[in-house]
Amino acid sequence: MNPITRMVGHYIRRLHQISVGAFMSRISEQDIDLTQVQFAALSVVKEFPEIDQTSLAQHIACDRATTGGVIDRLEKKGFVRRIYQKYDRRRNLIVITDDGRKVYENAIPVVWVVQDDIMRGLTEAEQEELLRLLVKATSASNKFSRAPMSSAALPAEPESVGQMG
Amino acid sequence: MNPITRMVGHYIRRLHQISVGAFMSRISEQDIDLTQVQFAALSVVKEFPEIDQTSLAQHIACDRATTGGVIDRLEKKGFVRRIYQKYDRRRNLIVITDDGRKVYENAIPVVWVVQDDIMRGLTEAEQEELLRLLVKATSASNKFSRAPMSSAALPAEPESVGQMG
DNA sequence: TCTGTCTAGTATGTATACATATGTTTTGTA
DNA sequence: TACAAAACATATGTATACATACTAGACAGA
Repeated sequence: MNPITRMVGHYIRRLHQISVGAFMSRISEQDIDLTQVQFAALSVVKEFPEIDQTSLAQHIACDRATTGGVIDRLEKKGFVRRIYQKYDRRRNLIVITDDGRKVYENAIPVVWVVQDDIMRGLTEAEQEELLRLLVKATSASNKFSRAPMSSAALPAEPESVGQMG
Repeated sequence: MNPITRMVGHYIRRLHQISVGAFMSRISEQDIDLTQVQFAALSVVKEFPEIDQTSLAQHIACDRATTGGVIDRLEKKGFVRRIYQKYDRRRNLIVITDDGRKVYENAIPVVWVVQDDIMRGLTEAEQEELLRLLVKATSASNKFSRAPMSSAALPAEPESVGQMG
């Protein structure tokens, strides 16, 4: 047997591919033009109006360069707007548009279908356990990531995080 | 709390980032020039001499276009070679070079350090359980991925897969 | 005020990851 | 044998993801 079949990183990569694939598949079914990361960005922008790009980057756990690109694409689609400040001209503040709000609301149900797609092979107890272990592992290894999630964006009580519904 | 903190896809993406980051960090410490996917490709090429690109793609669970790029970079580094056939001119057969064999052997210990980096926040029992659930979930959801892993590349007995050592 | 430092955003380059399309070659079938 | 279908690799375009370097701006202390 090939050693890669014993590497946890290999299965993490696989599950990530599956997760992204399931999201694109389900979101396309609803004729929504959004990626997983764009949805995450939209949800943060909606929750924190006039957030700057660096803070947004920390919330969605991307670096600043990547986040800039994500915002570029969301702005081009008309889902967010950049507001250029006068008192601090380094900062762009990001706000969600009406179209952005609509597409976000439409996407929410899809997210929970995808959640089920990804973990459908597991029992309910296993699904909860997988999510718990993912949260625990990501919290513990956060420092290893080159774009660590900010503590503000981390769930206050990891052990309480679970599937919706 | 932001809804993304309840999305399993978000944590899968995070753990993938952490996994890739840990690999790059540990492999750089040893002055080895290899990515996680390149290591996986190398291990398959070593195990299956003269494999063609499409079969390799299935083993490492990438599509053909991505795999072509991975091989390009491995070939540029001198770790693999493409052999152009006469009896079937569509196919390139890939073989590992002596340099590739060396770098692969040197990288193996790193893999197990990374394994520990990724899951160090978990107890031993939790680590085994996470790996078991990852294998089970990926096996079940395989069809959702746009680059499904071939059944040949899947572990024969998923429940027996565990951490080395 | 001047200067060094820090911060925010962007530009560039590399590496997955995949859709789609293209071209070549092989194979299967009429 | 002729032609359709399938297979294989590649080309192009898009989207994360990050390192590195750069510009512009803010800010704190001399």
